[in-house]
Amino acid sequence: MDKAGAAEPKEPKTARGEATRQALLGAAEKVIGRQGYAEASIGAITREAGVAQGTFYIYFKGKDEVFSELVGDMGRVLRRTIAEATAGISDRLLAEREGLRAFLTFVAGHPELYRIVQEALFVDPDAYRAYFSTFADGYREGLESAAATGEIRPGDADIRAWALMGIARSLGERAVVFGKTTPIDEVVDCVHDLFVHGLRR
Amino acid sequence: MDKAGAAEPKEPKTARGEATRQALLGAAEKVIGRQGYAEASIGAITREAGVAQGTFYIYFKGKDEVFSELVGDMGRVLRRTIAEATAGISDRLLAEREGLRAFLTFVAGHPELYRIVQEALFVDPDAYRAYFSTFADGYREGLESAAATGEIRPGDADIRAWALMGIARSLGERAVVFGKTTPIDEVVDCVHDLFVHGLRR
DNA sequence: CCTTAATATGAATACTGATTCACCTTTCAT
DNA sequence: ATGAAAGGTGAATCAGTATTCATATTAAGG
Repeated sequence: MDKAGAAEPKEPKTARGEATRQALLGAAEKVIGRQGYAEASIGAITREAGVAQGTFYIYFKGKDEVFSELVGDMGRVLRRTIAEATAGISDRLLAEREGLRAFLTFVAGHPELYRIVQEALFVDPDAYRAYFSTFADGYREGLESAAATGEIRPGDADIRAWALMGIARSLGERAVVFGKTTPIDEVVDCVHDLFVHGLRR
Repeated sequence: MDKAGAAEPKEPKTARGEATRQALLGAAEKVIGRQGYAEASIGAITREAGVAQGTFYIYFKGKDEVFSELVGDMGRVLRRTIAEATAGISDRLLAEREGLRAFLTFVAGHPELYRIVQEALFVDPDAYRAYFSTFADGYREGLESAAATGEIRPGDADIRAWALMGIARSLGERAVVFGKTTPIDEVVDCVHDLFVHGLRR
């Protein structure tokens, strides 16, 4: 039942192909992250990867497909990073704190991430929604169980999850897009204090 | 010292011209907000406005110029809206609360706003930075003076400003992009509790 | 009525860059 | 050694649309 003429881009069959595919993916991350989706030409990506333009279409159906894959990858990598950083921390508020630290550290090391995920809202809305929904779900579950054990005061877990996620995003952006170089530890401490005590004196 | 051939788009001289310009601006808001910058063709915008394509260039230098103007406008309108909603509230935490309510209400009524501002990061980064820097400055000043009077506990005002801004953004997005229809009052109350007490039981 | 500046029109132009394709090279199982 | 299969090439094609421009219409002041 394959469509007759349209050669579907295949998974690489050999290590050589896999390497090229990865080179392309890495180049796409760099170029799209730097110039944005619209400005990033296939030519620039293949040049960065050191292959010919046509090669791109051996591995990807088009520009939008690499982009989607990039968004998916970033979500997975980031989630793993945060999970590792918080593994084994049973105190919810401390886990939140270390999660934030891991997030900000990761973002500082991958500034392109931020742009690519942001741009997904326009290039691939479904990937964008999946990305944030997944994160929100994780946050919410953590908050729900912490509320169940009485570790934190009661309150709508979903709203709180989005609020906390918003804080992390915003502070990542503050650093990466607005170039504010407050040391991560200082940021984390300030936010942790906010999490724990709120603003009221 | 004018460039010889290039007819600079002029401010309208008559009420008729002003009306057309406004129609174009409104159409651009609608179309760009709906389809995104890249997909929004000048043709679609002029069709929506009920004028010919060429008319567009009487009032704007190009697609990017309307976009920038839109971002600037939205910032001004939103700032005025929030200022009006919080005017005369001296308690900082209550002002924060009403500001959030005004913001969420506004965003719910202007879903295109959200997309346009987001997309500015890619289409017109300077406008994007100006938009958020201005907001952050406002937040920060409020927090600083509240800290000075001892109304809130001490802490880095800039980091807190970005954190609060992030919460508002995120909850706006939760509603507009993710379609979560929790009543605004409920959201506001939940976040206010978070502001005041934090998460610790 | 005229005249003229301001507005409006929409077909023609110009450009950009994604995608295709006919052909070449490398790899490796037999 | 050899012939597919996998991988790679890059010039040519093609589509979409922003922008221009020669021309037409409108609206007031004189």
